[in-house]
Amino acid sequence: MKIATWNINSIRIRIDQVIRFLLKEKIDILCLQETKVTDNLFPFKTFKDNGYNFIKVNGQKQYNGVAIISRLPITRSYKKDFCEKKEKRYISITLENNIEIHNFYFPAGGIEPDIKKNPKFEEKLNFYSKVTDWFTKRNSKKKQILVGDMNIAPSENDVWSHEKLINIVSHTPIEIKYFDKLIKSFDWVDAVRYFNGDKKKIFSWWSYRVIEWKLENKGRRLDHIWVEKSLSKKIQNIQVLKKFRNYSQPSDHVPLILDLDI
DNA sequence: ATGTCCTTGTTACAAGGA
Repeated sequence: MKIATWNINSIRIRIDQVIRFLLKEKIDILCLQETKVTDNLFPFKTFKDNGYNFIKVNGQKQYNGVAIISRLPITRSYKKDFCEKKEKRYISITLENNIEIHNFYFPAGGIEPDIKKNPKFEEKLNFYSKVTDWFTKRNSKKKQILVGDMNIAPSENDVWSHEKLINIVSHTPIEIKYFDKLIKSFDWVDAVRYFNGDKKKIFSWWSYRVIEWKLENKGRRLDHIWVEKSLSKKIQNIQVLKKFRNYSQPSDHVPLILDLDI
């Protein structure tokens, strides 16, 4: 079973790229973030015409928005507004094999890493706390997978320069503390690191502002795939498809694929 | 460090977010 996650930065502008990706990589389930579209305008038909008949969306105008596109039947889906700010940042599904997939778009957090000066940074930490509390209290019998744009690059090899980014939102010590609390809130395994080890640099996002993004390679690993520990031995492959950053009109994030032996 | 890209509102750009 192949599960992918991709911050698409507008589904409508990149729908052709997404369809090509789904068919070429034979994806079963795709979790999208930053769809930037209300549910009534979501391109359901294009996905259905290509064999993806099961779609769950939680979108809004202009900002945020998440969706799950599936070739396999969905038995249940669930949305939650963790910070009660009417922001569409989460949707989950359950499959017939009783696997539950959580799709998140965590807040970016603004520029200034100071909760007193920057309400967006406060919201980001708050959102992490709310999700942590939720998983701590939750008692589900389903097999769990969590994916999405978490907007935090937790370790040194998740950023191009640990020293230069230590005070930059996405890699600050306080954020990493919240990230660690969340991963400890349940039996989570960071599947990308589990599969690749800790030593190599892995990035999933390169800023649009760096024109020579490939040459400079100033990337960060903001997109994540976590699996419940009991699923970790079922991981057959993990891919971070850097080539998608090279195509014309790219998203600033590339897709990640988890291949599970299920 | 703020060079780009995307959306919206209003009608060729500016604002806001990332």
